[in-house]
Amino acid sequence: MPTRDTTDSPRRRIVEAAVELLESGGPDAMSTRAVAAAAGMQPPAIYRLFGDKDGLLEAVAEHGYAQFLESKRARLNPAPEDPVEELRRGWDTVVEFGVSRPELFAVMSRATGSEAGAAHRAGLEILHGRVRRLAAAGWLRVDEELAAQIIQATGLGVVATWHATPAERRDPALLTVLRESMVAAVTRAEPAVPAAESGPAPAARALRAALPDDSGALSDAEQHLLAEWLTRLAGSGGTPPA
Amino acid sequence: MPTRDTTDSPRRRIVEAAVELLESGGPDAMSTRAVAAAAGMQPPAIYRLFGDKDGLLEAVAEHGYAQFLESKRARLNPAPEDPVEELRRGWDTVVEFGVSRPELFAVMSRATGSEAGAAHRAGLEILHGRVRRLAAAGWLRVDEELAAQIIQATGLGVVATWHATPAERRDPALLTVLRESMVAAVTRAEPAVPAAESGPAPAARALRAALPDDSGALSDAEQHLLAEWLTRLAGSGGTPPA
DNA sequence: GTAGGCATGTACCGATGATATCGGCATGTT
DNA sequence: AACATGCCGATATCATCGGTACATGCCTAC
Repeated sequence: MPTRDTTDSPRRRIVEAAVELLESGGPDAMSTRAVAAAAGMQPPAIYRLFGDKDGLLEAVAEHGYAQFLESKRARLNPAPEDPVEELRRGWDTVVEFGVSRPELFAVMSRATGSEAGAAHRAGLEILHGRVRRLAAAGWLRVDEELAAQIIQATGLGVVATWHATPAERRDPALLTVLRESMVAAVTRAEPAVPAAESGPAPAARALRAALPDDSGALSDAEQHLLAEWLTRLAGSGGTPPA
Repeated sequence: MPTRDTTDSPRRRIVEAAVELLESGGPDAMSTRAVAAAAGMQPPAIYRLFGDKDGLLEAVAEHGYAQFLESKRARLNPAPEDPVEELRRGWDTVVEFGVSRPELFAVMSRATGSEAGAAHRAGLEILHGRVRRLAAAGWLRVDEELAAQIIQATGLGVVATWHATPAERRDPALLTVLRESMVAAVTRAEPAVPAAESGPAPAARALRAALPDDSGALSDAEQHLLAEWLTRLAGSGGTPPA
């Protein structure tokens, strides 16, 4: 086994030193030399291991996601009762993480846009997973993708605003207000699909029932075929997911 | 008159060159030397005029606020009818500015937190002014300060999320949904989202989420086409009219 | 005419991100 | 057992960055 995270692999040492410097002295303090020195290595080691400073930042972000997932698991351990409450808890966890660890959160958020960013991929993955579960239970009032973006936007915004506000004017109510606002924007008052059942069958029944005579989105032929499929799905009996 | 903005004062030349470089090549392209060269001056001139690179950034932010106010005045010229609509328009203007000029917006947002930042002060000033007018008309459902922070958070969040989303997944509905959500959180009007959404859209979303990879009831091709239709149906609802 | 600011221009400093190059050490082969 | 190979660490170095000291010049004041 060549390079594995055996608690003191060079990679891990460097990343942890980088996080330490980042959170103690801001982004400027996380220079390649300082990181290398703090990890007891030479500057080129960083480039050999991470290729680039952006590579280091990505590794730092990934480390942050790992720590976040750990804290989340510890906090959400009791049980995710209903999906909406799970959404609240998840959002709170993210925001709390962003509030308590500003620099790391900033790095994690920055790695997003342009290219790959395996770390941020993982973050979005869990978010979309949560949204998907919400959708499966019939709670979503908007598209899945849009719901995920709403959650992301409110979280990002509240954290950024929190840190941009001069400490003495910070109001914890901001967090709860925006959370509830986000829940209201994403979820419906009641699930569109009965909670008791799961799988495609009940959703298919609900959709078939809700299908108007002429939805603008589909042609007559499409609509007809869709209705037929829905009938098949509705009768096929739900395959409950794991 | 010592140093006034006489359309080609050194200050203005430098700031405009800085903005140009910032928006064309990202923050890294805005080096002191590049700015000085682009403005036809020597590097030390920047430090004489702005004292610091942060000084330059602040001046850039102030320039951005000036341009923003200009565009705002042009856009809000018709008339601010009622305060809530004024809030919508103002928020839209900010978000539109942030969407269309990412780098400049980032610089303007960054200058916030810690110390003075005359530029950002001005920005907060107009925001608080709008909120105050809202409060005076009796529309606020929360504290003025909290309202301002809600507005700020939603705006910041939506802009950040917009730019963090891979272009092809961007959904303009995000802007309107979050705007209405913010209006609902800030004002005591009726639930600004028109109606508890009904019809096929939510059911379609639920079904799409619940659709297994391989339901025995449909063939692969059918399943694929069904997913496409469901996406169309899922997106057909929810966007409030302009 | 001369002396004193004051802005400009040159040269420079330390630090940064990034790389080339060298030496050692383990490994794997013959 | 001797040799070759490839990987890991260390030193030295490069170009550029933000920032500054110093000298030069010009205009003004006496």
